[in-house]
Amino acid sequence: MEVITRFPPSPTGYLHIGGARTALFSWLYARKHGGRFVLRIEDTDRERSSQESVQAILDGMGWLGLDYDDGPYFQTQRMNRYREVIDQLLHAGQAYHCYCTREELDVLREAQRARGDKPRYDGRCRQRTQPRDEILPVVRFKNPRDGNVVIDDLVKGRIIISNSELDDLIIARSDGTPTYNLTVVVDDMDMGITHVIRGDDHINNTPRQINILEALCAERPRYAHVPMILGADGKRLSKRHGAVGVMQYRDDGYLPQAVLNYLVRLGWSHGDQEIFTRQEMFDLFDISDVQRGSAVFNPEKLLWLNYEYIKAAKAADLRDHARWHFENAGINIDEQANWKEVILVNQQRSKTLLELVDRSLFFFRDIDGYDAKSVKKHFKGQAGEVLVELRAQLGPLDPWTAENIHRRLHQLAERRSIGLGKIAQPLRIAVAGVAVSPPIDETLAILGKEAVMGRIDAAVNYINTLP
RNA sequence: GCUCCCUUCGUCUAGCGGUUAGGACGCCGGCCUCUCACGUCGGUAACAGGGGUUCGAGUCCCCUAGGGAGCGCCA
Repeated sequence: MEVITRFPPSPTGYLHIGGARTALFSWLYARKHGGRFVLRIEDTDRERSSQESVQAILDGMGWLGLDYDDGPYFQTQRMNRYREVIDQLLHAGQAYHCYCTREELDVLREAQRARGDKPRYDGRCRQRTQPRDEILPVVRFKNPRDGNVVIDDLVKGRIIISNSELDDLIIARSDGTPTYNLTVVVDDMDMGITHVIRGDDHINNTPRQINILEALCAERPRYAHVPMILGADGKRLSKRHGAVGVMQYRDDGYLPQAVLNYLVRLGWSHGDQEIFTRQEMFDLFDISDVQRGSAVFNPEKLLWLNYEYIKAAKAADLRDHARWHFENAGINIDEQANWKEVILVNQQRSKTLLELVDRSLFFFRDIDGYDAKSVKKHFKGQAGEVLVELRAQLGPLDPWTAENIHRRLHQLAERRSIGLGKIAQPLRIAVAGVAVSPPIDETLAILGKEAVMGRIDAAVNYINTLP
């Protein structure tokens, strides 16, 4: 049997970290089993759905590389089909019109709550034979009154819910449009979904959906309810916990593979392994190994993973991922002759692409001033003299290599009987503008002699203006 | 309130009846050092509580507590 999984977001916002994880699990499960992954847009809530959100979700999935084999389907385009199924249930006597008003239902619910009961519809319209004038009816599914629904959930294990806990849910609104629990069932059935992998907030819906499925004589899929992702405060992850939109991580300089890796390890593990290639995810992931309890989202670990991926990346890949970040900083990375050296020397010290760009900037363009604190600390004492002498030493240097530069720096330190820091730091500020850069010899080598000479001159001039 | 789900270091987790309860992130400290980093060595820290079952329980069962979700003409 071919495995078919699906991801059914409703387009009411961007792709959320939590949604991305269930999408990832569904996608992995399909890929692992050589099956298909279906994307279905649940846009029946016209009020809150938008085309921008559809695009945002597509963008998020695209960035993460979660490719789908089928779809995207749109529920709004399947209205006739839902109508057909509703009519079928009606004709078979498995659904009925309900003329209760919202007010009546409110009263019922209130009374039930007051009694300490779970609010649920009492089925009073099941027997009704005459329509009520002036009232457009909804359609309710005739849920079985006795027995249990048994779910053998792939992550939670066996779950048993008594039908007496359920009620006759609305499957069509008074305007005729279908509701969620109906559309999901029809879609999953029509699309041949074999494995429903979704958040465990849907567990309560599952028995209802199974009952509808059975009324339709459809085969039921396997279910896997994965736990929610929580914020640091233990509450369901939401906007107030910070960045929860997948694309925000792209903007913040994260690599998609790092985000994917973080997400797959959240609630799932394979022994002590932390880093998983895409192929390893396919090979090793198993939905039944997913943790039963919810997991807290930990941005620090994601950052660490991002760093690991940046360190291990090929320079050219880093350049491609960072290209638009460089553009945002006003740099066209493709025009930089020394782009590769710059990336190589900075990638091991950058936790994000943003940091990589930031650390690379002074290699690609002139510095626009000196960091005040650094100046105060290092542009003092003999700094000016040292730079002048250094310039004289480096001027004739040939070839201009890190090794040669290194040698000259040490010779100078020895001659003046000062620590290397007394030379490296002023020099670093002279060429980088700040007291932070890769090793000074490599920095100079990559920068090139001409730029270094110019920046030392500028620094010397600047120091001379100091009081 | 009712129903369902969940519970190992701060966090992600390993563990599938016998372990000094392991790894990772973070944090702290040593080493390295021209800055920032890297690296490396070490440290900190957990079986929610209580009953059973068993020679033996983090592992199996029950109860309690705590947390989460659902109870819409939202999805």
